[in-house]
Amino acid sequence: MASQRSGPNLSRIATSLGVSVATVSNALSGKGRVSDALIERIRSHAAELGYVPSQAGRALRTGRSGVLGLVLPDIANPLFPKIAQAIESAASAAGYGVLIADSRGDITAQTEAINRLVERGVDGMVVVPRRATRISAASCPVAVIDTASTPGNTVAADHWQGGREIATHLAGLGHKQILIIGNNHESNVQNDRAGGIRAGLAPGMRSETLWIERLETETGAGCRLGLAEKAGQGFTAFAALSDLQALRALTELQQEGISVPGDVSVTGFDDLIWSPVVTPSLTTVRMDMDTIADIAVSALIDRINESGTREGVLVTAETERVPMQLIIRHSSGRANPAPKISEMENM
Amino acid sequence: MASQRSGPNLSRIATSLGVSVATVSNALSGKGRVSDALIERIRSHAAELGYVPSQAGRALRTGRSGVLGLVLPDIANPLFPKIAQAIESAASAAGYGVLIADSRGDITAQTEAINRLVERGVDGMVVVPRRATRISAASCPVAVIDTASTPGNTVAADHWQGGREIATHLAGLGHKQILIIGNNHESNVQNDRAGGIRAGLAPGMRSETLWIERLETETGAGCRLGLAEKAGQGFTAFAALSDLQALRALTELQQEGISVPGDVSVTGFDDLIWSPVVTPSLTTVRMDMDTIADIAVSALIDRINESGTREGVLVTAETERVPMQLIIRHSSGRANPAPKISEMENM
DNA sequence: GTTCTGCGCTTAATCGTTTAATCAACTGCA
DNA sequence: TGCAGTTGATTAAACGATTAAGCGCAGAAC
Repeated sequence: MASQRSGPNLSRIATSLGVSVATVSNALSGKGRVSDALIERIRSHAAELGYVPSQAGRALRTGRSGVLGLVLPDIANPLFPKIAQAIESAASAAGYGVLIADSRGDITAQTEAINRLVERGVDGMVVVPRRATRISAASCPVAVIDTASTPGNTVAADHWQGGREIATHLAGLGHKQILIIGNNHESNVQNDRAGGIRAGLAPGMRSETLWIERLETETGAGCRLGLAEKAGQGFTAFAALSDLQALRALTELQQEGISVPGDVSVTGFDDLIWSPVVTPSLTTVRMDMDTIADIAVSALIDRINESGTREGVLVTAETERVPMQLIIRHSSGRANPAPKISEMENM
Repeated sequence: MASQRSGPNLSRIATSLGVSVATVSNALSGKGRVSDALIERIRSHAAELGYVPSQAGRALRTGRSGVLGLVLPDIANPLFPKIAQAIESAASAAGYGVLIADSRGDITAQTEAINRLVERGVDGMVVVPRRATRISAASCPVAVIDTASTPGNTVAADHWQGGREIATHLAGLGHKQILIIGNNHESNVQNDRAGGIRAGLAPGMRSETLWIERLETETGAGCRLGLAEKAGQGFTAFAALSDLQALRALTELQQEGISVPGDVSVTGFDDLIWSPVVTPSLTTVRMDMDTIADIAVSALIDRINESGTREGVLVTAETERVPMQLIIRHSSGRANPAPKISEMENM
């Protein structure tokens, strides 16, 4: 029943070469004292046999599983692929595997997901928390990726600065009235982005903020955002706090016959997969996920290596904010000095 | 250095209760012969201490890691979240963890990713192959999720039937000329979908197929698809083989002043996250990922349980094709009998 | 000549779990 | 009373790796 592991193990190599398992272990790990000649013999023989060390045996002995957990707020989030990809890549470069856990549902689900990972013996975990939740430290090192204003945050994109990039870009194009379009006003990330935009406005500019989720609880999911009316009121730029909302804004405006970027400009955040291929392609701001993942993973691994006691701790990193990069495409253009006449008539 | 596992283990429970570890193990697993009273005492004491079994110890002894691998062709694929979510959910319901591996890059990367998983000792793996690649069986059971026409496929959505759903829907709306818009003509999935559409056309209807990747190698990435011209030629429906291409088509048409669904209809595949929120919302066809994941995972686990020898095999399932569901939204409507005059003038 | 040191390898313990084998005590039955 | 069968527990041997400690033997130090 219980499966024999197919491959060779240390003792098989040892007996086949007439040495002890300890020597083989030392030769392969380079730790103890073994003569160079023997090291060479052992290594080549191991390679020949296609030896792969048993993670189970190693984990049992060392107390390290060589696996990191990744807890994601909502796997269905379109940003998730990039995060997972970056974390997996960083972890695997450091010799770690990545176990995923989906915390869809409420905060309880998030805690359960964390527990599942702990039970599986992960050495540490990266958590992208549900909006505005605080991670109560699990019994292993935890790195949090959210935004600077989240308590316990380890590293994240500088969402605030990203917002400023958008604001100065729009200011430079001559826009005076900006409509910020967000999804949920409880999201730390979205709040930071909105704050950055407001902080980056030049004198004489003003902004207003529209929270979609709030609107939808009144009007129903998938409702119109009423952007044409906003355009009629003089808003010439629509700065969405995520590309998903930017896409929603863009298509609604186009449907109502308002030209982008001719009449109004639309910008987003995150450079999601569709941003370059829609017409007009989206001006947006991109997080450097690879860098963020590298920082999070190496902070985690540092902590794992130094802490013998396996206590649960929120790890910290030197650089907490990674700059975002503005990507100018075709959905943003010069502010149209006079609102379209047809729009005025509609009012 | 080597960390003491924080929690209690079997022997701690055993000594604390004055029984042997074997008895504790039996009591918790319900396997050996232990008196009901003692079982109760042991279980409650274990719960009280917050005992969690060491996966490493168990894995070493049983030869099973309790972990499945998930290999994805391109994590950045927008469909990925749903797949990962469904697999994770199915696996975790069956008591398994999920280790991810990204095979971004070429087929070599895919093989490397598979090897990494094997080295980590996964009991089996789910592979969503890169387009048109064949999985050379790894040294553990493998379930393949792609499409029925892929050799070795275990289970997948019935892409062909999904295509027929689209075709009959469009036929019912009176469309006669359908432009099928795909990305890559080497993708088995896209070919099956396109085949289904063609097979579902009513007499008197005709279709043509546009492969974006082929067009882009000539004209450059992000180029216009020239859909307005196609509309001028009499195409009234644009059936994209994925929502990403549908979105691209939709926005290009809107930008050119062609009304959707007034002038032409647009449909997609996969019901990706933006489909319900763009304007007009996308008519599309949805895969039942939860069912697919359940089938794949349970086929995998069945094979793991029955095979003692841990050989690498492509597992098979009873139901190979899971029906797709047509979701009618607002991007598809009655065929416009007369093409728009302005369009005709443009020709 | 004796003690010390370093080298190269082996011995043996250990991580936590599972499970086959064993054993003592008790039951039922002739 | 003696024997077989059952019950409820223990003993002990794995699984595969790591690693501290030990051991014999050389050459150096005194």
